Amino acid sequence: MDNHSQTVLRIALPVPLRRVFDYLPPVGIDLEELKPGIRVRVPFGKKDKAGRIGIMIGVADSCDLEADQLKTCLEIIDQQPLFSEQQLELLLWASAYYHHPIGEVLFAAIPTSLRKGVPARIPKISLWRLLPSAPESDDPKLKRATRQSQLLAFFRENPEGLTAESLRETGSGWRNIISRMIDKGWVEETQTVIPCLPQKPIMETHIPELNQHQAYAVDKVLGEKNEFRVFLLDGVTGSGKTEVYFRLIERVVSERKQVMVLIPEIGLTVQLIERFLVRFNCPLTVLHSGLNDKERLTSWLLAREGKASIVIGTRSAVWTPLPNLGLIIVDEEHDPSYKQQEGFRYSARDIAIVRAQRENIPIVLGSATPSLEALNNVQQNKYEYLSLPERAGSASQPTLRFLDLRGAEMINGLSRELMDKIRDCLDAGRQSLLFLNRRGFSPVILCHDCGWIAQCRHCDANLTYHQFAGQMRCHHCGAQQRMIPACPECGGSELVPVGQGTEQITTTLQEFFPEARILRIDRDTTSRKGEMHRMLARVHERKVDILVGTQMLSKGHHFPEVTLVGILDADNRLYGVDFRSTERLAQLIVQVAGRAGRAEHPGEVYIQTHHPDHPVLQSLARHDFTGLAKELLRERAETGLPPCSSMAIVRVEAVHSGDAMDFLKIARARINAPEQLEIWGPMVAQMERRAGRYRAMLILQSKHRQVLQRALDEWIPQVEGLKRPYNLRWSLDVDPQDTF
DNA sequence: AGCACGCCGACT
DNA sequence: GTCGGCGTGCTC
Repeated sequence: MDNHSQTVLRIALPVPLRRVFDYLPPVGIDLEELKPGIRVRVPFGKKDKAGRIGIMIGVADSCDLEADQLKTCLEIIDQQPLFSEQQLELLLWASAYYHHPIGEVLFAAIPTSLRKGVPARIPKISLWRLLPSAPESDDPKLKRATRQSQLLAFFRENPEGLTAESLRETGSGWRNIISRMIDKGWVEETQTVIPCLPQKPIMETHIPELNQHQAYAVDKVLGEKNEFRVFLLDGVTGSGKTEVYFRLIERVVSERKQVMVLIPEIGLTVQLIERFLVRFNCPLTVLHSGLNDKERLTSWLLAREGKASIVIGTRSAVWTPLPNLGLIIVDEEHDPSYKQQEGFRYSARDIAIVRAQRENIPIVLGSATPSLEALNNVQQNKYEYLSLPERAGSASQPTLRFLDLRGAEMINGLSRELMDKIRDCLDAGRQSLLFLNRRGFSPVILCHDCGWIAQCRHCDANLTYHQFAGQMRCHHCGAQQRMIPACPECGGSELVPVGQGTEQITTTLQEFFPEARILRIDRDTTSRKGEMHRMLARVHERKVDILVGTQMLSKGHHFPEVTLVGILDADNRLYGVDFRSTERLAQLIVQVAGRAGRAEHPGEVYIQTHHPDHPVLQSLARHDFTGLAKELLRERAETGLPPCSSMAIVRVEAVHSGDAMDFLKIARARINAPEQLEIWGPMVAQMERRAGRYRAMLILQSKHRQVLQRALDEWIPQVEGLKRPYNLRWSLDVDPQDTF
C-alpha cells in the first residue's frame, strides 16, 4: 500500500460513515495553529461549492491517498477548539464504545448553531429600553394610543429592558409600535448578551439541618479528596436527596469549580431550576429541550468559558464542555430518558460516569429506585453505597396493599373493593390517583356478530377506540380514522369496546361518582403546550377529586393531598415481554408510592392484581426494594442477562417483507464468534410490521464486555459494507433499554 | 445521509 | 419520444 508523506487534516463529517476524511490544509496556514477540535469547512462529494462543516480531530503526516485525490479545506472556522483534548478523547471513546460514526457523535455534542457553522461567540440579542424622555403610561396625549401606553407601562415594570421574546407576549404588531416609540425618542434598541439566568435575590431560604444519614453522605462524597469515585445515593422520595446535592454543590462551587447536574426529561425542569435559583448565589445555566438555538448556544458557551458555575441539563447536557468540572450529579439515575433511543444511542448516565473517571472527579448517582446496573456495581464494590432511609420530617411510608382480582366483581376494569376505597376517600374530602398505562377508551374494538377486530393498516396491532374524539387510532404509527358505525366484514352494528383505557376509567368513575370532579391526565389531554402545568395546578388547588392518568404522572410530581393511589394494570408488567418488565414495575410502584400523602395523612397504595402472592409484589409490600433488587439481580445472574452480561442489538427495518431477516441472516454469517459470545436470532420483532415497515433484530451477548466489544469491532464495519436494498435501515444499540 | 448516475414504465 | 420512479455507488 502506498503511503504518501504529506500533512493532512483528519476531518469528521456528520455522515453515517464510520471513518474520517483527509483534507489538505488551506495554503499558507500555520499548522501549529490547527488544534484538534476546531471546525473547518470542506468540500464533500461532487459539485459541493458551499462546503460542509466538519470537525478536525487530528493532523497526520501521511495518508494512503495521492495528493491529487485530496481536496483542500475551504475555511478554518475556529481559532480555539470547541472541546478540550480530554473531551475530544471522551467523544472518540464514545464513538468506539457505541460503534457509532464519529462525525455524528461529535455533532451530537455541540449545539445546533455550531453545527451550522456560526461563530462560537455568545450571540447578541436586541434589548429595548425606555429613555428618560418617555412619558408616563397614563399621559393624556396617549389616550388614543392604547398599545403604546400599555407598552410604556410594561417598560416601567422592567427598567432593565425588554427582549423580543417578552415583547411578543404583548400581542402582534409590537415591532411597529416600538419603532414609532423609537422615532419619538422614547425607546432605544441596544444589543446585549443573554446572561446566565437572572439571579434571584436570595430569599432567606430555610436551610434544613441535615439528619445523620444526609450528613454522612455529604462527608463521604467530599471526604474523598476530589478523586474519581461513584456514589450511589439511594433515598426514597422525601428523604432529602436534593439537600445533599445542594450541600455538595455549595462546597464545590466555593472551591471555584463547576458542577454538572443531569436530570431526566420531564416537564418539571422549571420548578427544579427555581429551587436552584433561590438557593444559589452563583451563575447558573440550563440546557434542555425547551431552549431555542440562541439560548442553547449561549448556555453552552457560558459553560465552556467557565462563566457558569452550575449547569443543569437533560441527556445531551452530558457533553457540555466544562473547563473546571469538579462534580457530576445524575438525579434519578434509573430513568430511561437518559438513554437516547435513536441515532447515536448513548446513555448519558454511563457517559457521565466515564467522564468523571477521565476527569478524576466524584460523581453522585441519585435515585429512590436504583437501576440494577448501579446496584450490581455496588455489590462489586465499584460504587460506594450511600443510603437515606428516613423520610425527612418524620413522614411515614405509605402502605402498600393488594386487591386480589381473582373472582372479584369488576366494573369496567375497576374492582368493587377499589371503588369502595375511592368512595371513602371522596367522603373524607381527599384526592385519589389512579394509574393505567393505556390511553383511549378501549385497546380493542370487536364485532360481536362475527368476531372481527379493528386492526391498523400499517402495523401488526389493534386500533384503540378513542370515544372522546370519535376515532380509532393506532398507538404505534399514529394513524387515525373516524370510528365506524358497523363492522366492515359482516355489517353487524354491534361493535364492542374490549378492555379499558384511561378514557373509559374516567367515564365509569363519573357514572359512579357523579358529584366527583374527575381529571384525566395523559398524552391526549395534555398535548397543548402548558396544559399539563395548568392541570397540575388545578390538582394542587384541590379542584380535583380523582385523577386518572398514565405513566407521565408517576415522574417527579408530588401530590400531598392524594391519600389513595390505585395501580390498575400491574399484571401486564408482572409478566411483560421484556426482561426489565418487573424491574420497571417495581420502580413504578415505589415511585408512585413516594408521590402521595404527607406526614399528617400518609398515602395508601392499592395494586389490582391476580397474583397477590407474587414474590415481587410481596417484597414491595414490605418496602424492601433493596431486597427485591438483590433478588432480581440474582435472577439476572442466573439467566445471564444485563447487568450480569453485556448486550447489543442490531435492529433492521425494511419496506418489503423478508428483507430485514435476509439482511440479518447474511450479517450473522459474518460474525466471527468466539465461544463466550451468545447470538440470538435473527428473529422478527415482537410486532413485525410497524408504520409499514417490517422489522427484525439480532441480539449479541457476552458475560465479558471485552468479548462483545471485540466482536463488534470486527463485525460492525462489515455490516456497514453489506449490500442492502435502498429502503433498508439498520442500527446498533449497545446496552439496550428494551429488547424489542 | 445526500447526491449523481443509470435504467425501465406511463405521459405531455 | 421524455419525466421520474428507485437501485447502486461514492463521498478524502
